[in-house]
Amino acid sequence: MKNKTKDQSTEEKILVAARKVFTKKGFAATRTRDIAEESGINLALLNYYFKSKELLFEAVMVEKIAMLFGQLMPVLLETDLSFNKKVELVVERYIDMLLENPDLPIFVMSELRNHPDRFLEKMPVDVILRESHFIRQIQEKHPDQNPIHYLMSILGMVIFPFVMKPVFTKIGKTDEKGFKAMMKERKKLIPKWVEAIMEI
Amino acid sequence: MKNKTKDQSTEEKILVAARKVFTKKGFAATRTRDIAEESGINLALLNYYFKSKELLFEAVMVEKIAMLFGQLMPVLLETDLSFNKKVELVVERYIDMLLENPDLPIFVMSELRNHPDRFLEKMPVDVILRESHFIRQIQEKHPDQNPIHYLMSILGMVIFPFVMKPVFTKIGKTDEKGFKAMMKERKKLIPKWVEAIMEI
DNA sequence: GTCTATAACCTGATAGAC
DNA sequence: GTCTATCAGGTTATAGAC
Repeated sequence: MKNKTKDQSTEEKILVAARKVFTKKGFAATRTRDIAEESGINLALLNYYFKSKELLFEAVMVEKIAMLFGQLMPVLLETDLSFNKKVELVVERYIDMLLENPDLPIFVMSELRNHPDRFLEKMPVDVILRESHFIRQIQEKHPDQNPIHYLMSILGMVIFPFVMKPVFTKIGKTDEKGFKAMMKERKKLIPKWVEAIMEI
Repeated sequence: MKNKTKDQSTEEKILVAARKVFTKKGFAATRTRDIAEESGINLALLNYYFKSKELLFEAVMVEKIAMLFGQLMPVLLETDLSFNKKVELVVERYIDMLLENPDLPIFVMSELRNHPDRFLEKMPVDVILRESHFIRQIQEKHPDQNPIHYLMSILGMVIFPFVMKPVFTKIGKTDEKGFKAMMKERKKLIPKWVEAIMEI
């Protein structure tokens, strides 16, 4: 774990720190000094390597968006799996990924608000909606219903607990370990629920 | 009640503008000058009436948190309604409220991240979990399951689309009117789905 | 590539006239 | 209560030495 910082190039050190600080505080509340301090490098080097705070942020943001859709896309595009199996896979992978990056959703969504158009083209929403086999499978079962309804519900059940996490953990009701255990339970529960929903 | 803009006191004008700007940009990205401009008042008056940016923000934040729970609490505490009826009511009211305040959830949740402890006590999460009749009704049906699972899923299905709204609307796939229509459909769909989920 | 020093600008807040 | 002018402090970014 120590090598993780020792052997890194300066550029990587800055990126590691920028990921951490930007994700935690958001773009506007982050000072370049915070990132320099966090990474142990000199403030001037940040501009030397990334030109500006904006560009450094953009680099982090692109990564985070890729994480947000990286787990989703392959499964949704897959054509050789049953609908239920895909739901299982999406839920399982997404929860695992979010347990490692709990503040990813709230970070990406709240930054999107302040940089309205800059990052939307990085999101393969069109592809999901128009080309995904997953959406087609939904349409087969519910031809007269907007398929987005089902996708929204699945993602909502998976992602929303992470958005609410600060409320539940800080309030002292559920601790970090309890939250993790709960999300592992949801890996089994959500696919069952989705199956039931699809049969209505 | 007074005329919406003409008869407002200066204090009210500032509050109206502060709600709008803070909600749209978040605390850190908001400049007191933005609020002064938006409300048409002089910058110095902001400090005259609210002492500081922090205190003005706090006033707005308290209001927004109250909105977020105001629709929820009465229904969850109610003891004379069936579980299914309560779900109907919560979904209906919450969607209506969020259609009027689409960026409320992402605002409150993302600001909570930057002001971790200051506002958590304003949220009646304990009351919901420990005293609500709604949670008890869930426990009756699923005594061996954490009742939060079901609450999370209901709220996730309702709230998550609003969190994702910028993605779907800006991408040109769904416009404002289409989104609104979809959320009205969900008022009928979600209660049916929850009913099915509860029977597993 | 890395550092120090500083420029250039912005932001919250207040003093003081009216 | 409201305005203008301005201060004090903080922020990004860069120039220039090493």
